[in-house]
Amino acid sequence: VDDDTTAEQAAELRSVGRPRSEASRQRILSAARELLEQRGLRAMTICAIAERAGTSKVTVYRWWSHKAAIVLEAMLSEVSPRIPYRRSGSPLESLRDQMKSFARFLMSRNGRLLQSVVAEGVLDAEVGHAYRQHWVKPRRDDARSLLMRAVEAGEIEASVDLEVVLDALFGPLYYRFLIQHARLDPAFAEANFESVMYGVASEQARKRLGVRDPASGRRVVRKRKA
Amino acid sequence: VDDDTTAEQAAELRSVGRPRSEASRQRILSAARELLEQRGLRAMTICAIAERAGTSKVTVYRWWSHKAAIVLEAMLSEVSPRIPYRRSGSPLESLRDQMKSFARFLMSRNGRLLQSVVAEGVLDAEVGHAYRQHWVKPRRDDARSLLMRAVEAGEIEASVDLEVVLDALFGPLYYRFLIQHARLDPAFAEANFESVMYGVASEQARKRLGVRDPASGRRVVRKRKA
Amino acid sequence: VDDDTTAEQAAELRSVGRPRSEASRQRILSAARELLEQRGLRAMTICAIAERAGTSKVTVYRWWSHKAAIVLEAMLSEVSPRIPYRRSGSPLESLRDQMKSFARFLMSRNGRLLQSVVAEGVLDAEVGHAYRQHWVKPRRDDARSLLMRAVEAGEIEASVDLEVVLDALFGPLYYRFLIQHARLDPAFAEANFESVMYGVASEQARKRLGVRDPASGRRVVRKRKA
Amino acid sequence: VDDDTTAEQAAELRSVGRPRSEASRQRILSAARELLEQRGLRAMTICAIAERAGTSKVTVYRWWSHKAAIVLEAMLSEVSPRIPYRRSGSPLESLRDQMKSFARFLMSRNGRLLQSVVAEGVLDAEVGHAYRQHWVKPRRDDARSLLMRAVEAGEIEASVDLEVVLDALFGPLYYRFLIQHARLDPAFAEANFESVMYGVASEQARKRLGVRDPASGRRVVRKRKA
DNA sequence: AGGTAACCGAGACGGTACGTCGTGTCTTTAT
DNA sequence: ATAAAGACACGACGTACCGTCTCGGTTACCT
Repeated sequence: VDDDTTAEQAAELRSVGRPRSEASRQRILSAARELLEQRGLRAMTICAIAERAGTSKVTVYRWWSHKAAIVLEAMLSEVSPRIPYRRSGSPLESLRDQMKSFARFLMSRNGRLLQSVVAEGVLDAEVGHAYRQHWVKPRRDDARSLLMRAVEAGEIEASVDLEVVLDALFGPLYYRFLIQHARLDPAFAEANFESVMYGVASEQARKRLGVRDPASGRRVVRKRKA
Repeated sequence: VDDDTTAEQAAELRSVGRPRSEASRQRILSAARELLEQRGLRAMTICAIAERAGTSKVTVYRWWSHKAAIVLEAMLSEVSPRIPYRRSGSPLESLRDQMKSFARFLMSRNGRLLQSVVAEGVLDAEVGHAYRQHWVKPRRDDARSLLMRAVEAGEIEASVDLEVVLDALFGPLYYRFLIQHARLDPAFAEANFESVMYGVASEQARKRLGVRDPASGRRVVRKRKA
Repeated sequence: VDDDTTAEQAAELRSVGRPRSEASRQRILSAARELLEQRGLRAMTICAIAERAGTSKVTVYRWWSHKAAIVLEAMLSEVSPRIPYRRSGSPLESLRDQMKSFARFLMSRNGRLLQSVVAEGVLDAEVGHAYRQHWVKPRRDDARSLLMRAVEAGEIEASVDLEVVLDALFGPLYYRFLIQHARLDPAFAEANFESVMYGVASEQARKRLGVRDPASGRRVVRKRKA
Repeated sequence: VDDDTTAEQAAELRSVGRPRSEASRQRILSAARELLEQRGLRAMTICAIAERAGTSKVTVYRWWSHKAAIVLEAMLSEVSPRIPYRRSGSPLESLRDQMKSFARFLMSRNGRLLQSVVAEGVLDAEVGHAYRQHWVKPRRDDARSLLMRAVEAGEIEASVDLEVVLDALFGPLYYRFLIQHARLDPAFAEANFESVMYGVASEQARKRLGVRDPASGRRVVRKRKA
């Protein structure tokens, strides 16, 4: 949540005095995770976290100003900052993999953490800024760089507005994730990826990806004109 | 928020005794709206609402069980149940209009109400169910029926999975709306609509809509094969 | 603790809204008394009082701003505001009785309450003012009016500074009560009363009282000159 | 506050390791004094003392177990252990001087320290014992030895209970000091002294002292019988 | 015209969680 | 060994809001 500068300064200053207990920090994060999973954000009170972690409330407040900050860190510390996906193959193949991996993450127990953070972020601007910075942006940056490599490789035309593509890729996943009107799974992520690619990727690339025509469901050997 | 049955029963029971004060109801809804707009959801406590409305807390509780129920009703009572859009022209033109209109709504002061409701809905299943029922579903139903008319008109192939299309249409809007990583406006709604249509609508329909090729930005006179 | 004016106003205003629970008030005062007696002022926390009384902390705070205010009221409500003493006989006999009665009170379980209030009063001016007003002053007023009746009766010369006499009467009792360097009992109260009277009362009055000469211990048949 | 044994042991142990910082000790005592005078006992927390003294809390705890112990030492270290008074002249003249001097002390800025100690002593038996030992007793011992010399000199009859006299001398001063219902000053101390002496001292001694009859205010050339 | 039943405002009540403060202990580096 | 810095567990503080409750009073329908 803090700037990196602050973190470094803290590390420097921390040489004097009793050092921060890493054990406490871990126990707090675990306790927060457990409470959230088992009993929801409502039950995840600072009191309860401290009690379960066997620490004092003050220790919690010393290191996190917001409840959401704890959840954010709990999420990020476990989900290594980058969601893993195969980078082998073409950039677009990697991208498809990222999308599926992302959907899988949203479905995981850590997804529930994210849900809470987003909800909190709507209410509190600072929290919102924090997770956009530490969660949303890295994901988009990953995807954007893949798209740019695809542009370089001629698989996507240079004139395409990549931001719109990114929204088209992520948006429907977040939509189902937050509104919960329909099931979110890797299959949906793939379907969405393909339908986006159908409009954006070159025919060659689509063939290589095996992208189906959203209408016919046929593999894109399809001759549109004919 | 409640079932219709309850409402009817209430109407029946309400025949005897002092009738509910419509004035109070309106003042409560207004107070909730004002507090939310001016000072955020955090400040929109039942206490504060009752105080500002000049009613007692009990009067609030008598008619709404959840804080979010008030907000939902405040939103729905002002926004006429259906967001208006031109229905003249082809179904897809109407759909484009709906999308832009929808984006405009999300940007409006009532959008902020929706934001709060969604946030609350993430934390509370009952609230979630309520706004999916009273807000999300009607919107999707509207759009779906337009899509089906387009299918009948041969503008979209029958085999297309309309649910995926609906998610592709709404998802990116909700995404920007909730995550707030980028500006949401009617222009974006239109861009997204076009990029979805590019993959889904028949060439003829695209031409009629004046849908640009997402890549070239050229109007879709575009010769795919060439 | 408050002015009488406020109390009357409150009684008037209290007509609207749910009336204060007298039961809670009594349970709080009892709880405070019990805690103080059993475990001392240190353990008499607002938390503990509320818990033992089966009320909420807020209810405590609603009616008493200071911890000492509770103790003061607990003390005053039980010890009827005036310490009883025989008023029969001469004013000075009554005064002697008052002194003994006062010492007996200081030794009682309510004396312990007073001790706490005084201690608190040293730290907090408002508390100090409260118990001077509601406890110290009434006692002195009682004693003063007796002394004045004695003056009228010619048992004390009119030129005597009654305030100094009052301090001489009460001072040593408070001294032992607060400093606890020696045992405080009615016998000491009587001894002190007599030694004060020896200097102040007329020979006749001393005889009537049976006041001993502080030196010889003989009854005051004693001929000073001889 | 501690026994002398401990002090000696400490002196012995102190031969090894870094010696105790006398500077820290003084700064702590000063800080305590300042806080108490400037912002009251409530603000005189161990935290605040350590901060103002520029020491760590541990250093404070190492040398004083109670907060009141600091105050006691602060008081005693400044007020030379014995309150000075003229010893020239007769024992009773010295005693009168001691009383006035004592009142002057209670009025001084160190008096405020004593007030806090006494208040604390009411709540905490150990503190009470400490100041009785180190403050109250020495004062009383001083006064008692003067009284005994007066007895030897025939100025007070041997049968008089000196403890009662001591309480009559000190009691009213402490009374005004702690209850603060009236102004405490050397004049009051003198008035009280005289009224006590009137009952206790021989006529000759009273004449020498110039003790006024409490009633008439006349110097004690006064003929009682007449 | 009264009865009656549900309404309304005010505000006290028992709870739960909040975030802060002070206490006394512990753990580090430095002297 | 002592010192400064400061983290730590503990527990009380006083406040905020929750949802419920009891008051005195107010409609407006229904005998």
